[in-house]
Amino acid sequence: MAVNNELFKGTLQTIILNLLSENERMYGYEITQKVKAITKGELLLKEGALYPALHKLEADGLLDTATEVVGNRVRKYYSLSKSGEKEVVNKLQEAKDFIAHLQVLLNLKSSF
Amino acid sequence: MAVNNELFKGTLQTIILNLLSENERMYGYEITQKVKAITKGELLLKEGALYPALHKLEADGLLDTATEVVGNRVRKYYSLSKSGEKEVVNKLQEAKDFIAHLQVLLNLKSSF
DNA sequence: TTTATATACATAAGAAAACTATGTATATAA
DNA sequence: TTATATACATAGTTTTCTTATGTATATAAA
Repeated sequence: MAVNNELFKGTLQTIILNLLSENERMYGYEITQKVKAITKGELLLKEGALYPALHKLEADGLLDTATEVVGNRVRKYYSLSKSGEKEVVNKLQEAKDFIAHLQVLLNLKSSF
Repeated sequence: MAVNNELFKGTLQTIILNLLSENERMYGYEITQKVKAITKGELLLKEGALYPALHKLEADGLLDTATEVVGNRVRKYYSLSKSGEKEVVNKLQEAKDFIAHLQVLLNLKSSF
């Protein structure tokens, strides 16, 4: 998933859900480009990680899908379901707690 | 590893190395208790995660060990090797970058 | 014109990390 | 004597991600 970083394991679902909470709907390739842009190319979301993650979120009922043909190419748009909208709140809180704990464990609190 | 959190995957080595960078030497059980104390019981480091991680760090030459008998019980003390002292600096920088990226990706920047 | 790159999806095989469960052993508190 | 705490270890399983591969269209470069 990352250029040289093991740390993002487990954060992918939260990242996807959060992007969809602020973008209404997105398709897979768009998500990879968005992540790349936000992190200035430092975090490269691989298809092998993204698509299975999207399929799992859909299977879990957190995402709705709509397939469209744009310029002869198929796009599969994803958006948050009702469940997804609730879950993203939990996931973001967990991420905040995680970061707080990690900052304490690694003595990084002083940098803020 | 965590009470209800998948997110710490990949951070264990960094946590161990950082604890040893500020404690001279520690043994396994002591590390589990320290993590528990720092996170107020919210992050429980399991033996099944800790001991293999310690063995790997030792095998990679990042940790030195010294076995001692304390009150009829065997303790295996771990300390940073020269390599470990260098590596902990890298790992901490990676963790800082990781947190920064994650805060941007999840729109958490505003909380600081 | 053919080749590379970008767009857009998908999945199979493998590796890495952690979890669950189990095992050994001593010490102490209930 | 039973449970809990201390102290180590590992086998089997699951989850997650990476690598590699496959299909297909569009466009820019050589």
